[in-house]
Amino acid sequence: MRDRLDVLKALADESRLRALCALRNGELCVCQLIALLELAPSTVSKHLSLLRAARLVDSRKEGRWMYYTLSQKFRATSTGKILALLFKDLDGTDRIIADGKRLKVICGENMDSLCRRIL
Amino acid sequence: MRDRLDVLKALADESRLRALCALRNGELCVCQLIALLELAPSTVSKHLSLLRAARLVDSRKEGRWMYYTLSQKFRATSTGKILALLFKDLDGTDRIIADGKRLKVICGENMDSLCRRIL
DNA sequence: GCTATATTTCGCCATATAACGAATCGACTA
DNA sequence: TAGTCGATTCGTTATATGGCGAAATATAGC
Repeated sequence: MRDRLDVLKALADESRLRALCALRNGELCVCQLIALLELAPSTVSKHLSLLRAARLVDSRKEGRWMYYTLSQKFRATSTGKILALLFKDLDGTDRIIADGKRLKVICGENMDSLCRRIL
Repeated sequence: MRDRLDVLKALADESRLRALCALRNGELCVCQLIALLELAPSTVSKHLSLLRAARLVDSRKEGRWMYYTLSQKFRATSTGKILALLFKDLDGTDRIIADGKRLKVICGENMDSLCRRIL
């Protein structure tokens, strides 16, 4: 029960839903998520650790950058199916559509200059 | 987005999940849910209005008693599918199994005497 | 109409959560 | 080695949430 609740609580926040949706297209660096969500670095970092604690994302360090991805472990589980349904549903919302467009721009930008600009 | 978040927030609480699971077998009176959850009447009532605000349950008044049911409207929607998956998952948890057993006893009891005992 | 009773609403308290900035950590680079 | 820079942790603050009891509401039965 506790672990299911952790997942549900992790999903019950707009910023974290936006981050998860953004990660559908592949891994993202923390600074890219900061740019997308327009929140303080510490806030975004906290959201991401919470998502990791719920085992929804994995992270990988490459040099100075930390990359987050959707966790693969839950793919086959009911959590995976629930997330797939949820994502499909959220895809139709204004916020996620807008995020998708902005994400394209953010990912097109050089990461060094992105960091310089936002941090 | 807002309505999806309302549903997810409604699901992110153990007492409300237990109430929803209990309602799978059919409608229940508030006093039966109070007996199951072992919380103050006002607390249970608040949880139920929150679930209704998220359109997850419907209510029907019969005399002094108020009956709650799982809402039928979302059955065909993605919310319905998500809930079906979630329920199937939760069915395996100790808490929900224990609740199922206790619910049998509670529903076997005469409602007047139940109310006299717990209120 | 009065009373009893099931439920809800209200007011309050304690805790949880989301946000920030400052300080810290860790890894590249000059 | 010192400095820089991305990310995290820590400490604080404001708000949200879950819990309760008391008061209000609504309905049945006398």
